[in-house]
Amino acid sequence: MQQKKEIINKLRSSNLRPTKQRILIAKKLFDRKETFHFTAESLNKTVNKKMQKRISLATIYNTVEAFKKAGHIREILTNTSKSYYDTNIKSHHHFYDPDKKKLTDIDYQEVVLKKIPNPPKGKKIKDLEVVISLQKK
Amino acid sequence: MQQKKEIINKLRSSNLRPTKQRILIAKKLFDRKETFHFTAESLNKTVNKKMQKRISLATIYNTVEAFKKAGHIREILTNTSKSYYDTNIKSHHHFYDPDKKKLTDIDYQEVVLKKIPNPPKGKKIKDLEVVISLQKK
DNA sequence: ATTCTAGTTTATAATTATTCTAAACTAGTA
DNA sequence: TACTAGTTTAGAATAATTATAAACTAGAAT
Ligand SMILES: [Mn+2]
Ligand SMILES: [Mn+2]
Ligand SMILES: [Zn+2]
Ligand SMILES: [Zn+2]
Repeated sequence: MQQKKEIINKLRSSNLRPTKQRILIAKKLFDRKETFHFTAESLNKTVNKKMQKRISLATIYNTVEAFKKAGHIREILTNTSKSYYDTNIKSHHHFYDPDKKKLTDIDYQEVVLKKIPNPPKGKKIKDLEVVISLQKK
Repeated sequence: MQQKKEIINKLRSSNLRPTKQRILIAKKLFDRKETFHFTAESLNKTVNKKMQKRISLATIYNTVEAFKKAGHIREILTNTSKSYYDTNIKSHHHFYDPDKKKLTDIDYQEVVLKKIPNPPKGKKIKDLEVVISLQKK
């Protein structure tokens, strides 16, 4: 949960001008109790639901990309054609339900990794994601 | 490594008619020592390299989908816009190098999972994938 | 061998998600 | 108030994939 001032600070600290559009999008993303998962399409709907002035889809994409680069959201692996994002930027993992097309969080400590192979020379690990796909029982 | 008869049997046992195209594609995929990762695009190139008669891209896509449904290949999670497939169908995990756009196998036993949350009611686990993204050191 | 037909291949069009373009707009500073 | 770099926007372009429907063929039946 974040108030307008905090949101503006968050934008400023990432070298993003606090425009009307970014503030509105940031509110929808960050001014709430629980983190959640979204796509560009779902965010576009959320943001433009019964709004007098709409935000263009290009701006939705631009802003999602900017927030991702700034580390305010992260992209989640799925096998779907569209990109999924997460307002939970703490390291954690996911169930993916292909029927509902929904991600669910799994706490980081639920997954323990034994030794993993060394990354190739000159490379280090940026990120480790576990995705558990579900199916009907 | 599989010979032509084995390949035909593999196709037949999956209710796939052993057509010229499927046999040729199956040879490229399965008649080799090591498993490998590919995309529709890379497979299309491989299959149609200096070939007198080409196989259409539609058939590449159709066949990849058919082989996936039959369980002869599996799709791997990545954050790229194109789908990646694996001729290694044993349970295992991956490094992903976004610079080279290359997947590398990690043996299944390199990753150990502590208790994981129960899947939602009516759902069971279809698959668990670990993807480790790399970056320049 | 010839005929038949369901399954398959193919060229091409359509779709979908995303990115690009470049003109209009605006936040923030001078 | 004027300026400008950054931002937004509508719409075009791109890229991967899927759909369409006509031509072809594997394999069974005759
Ligand atoms: Mn994805
Ligand atoms: Mn993918
Ligand atoms: Zn999450
Ligand atoms: Zn693999």
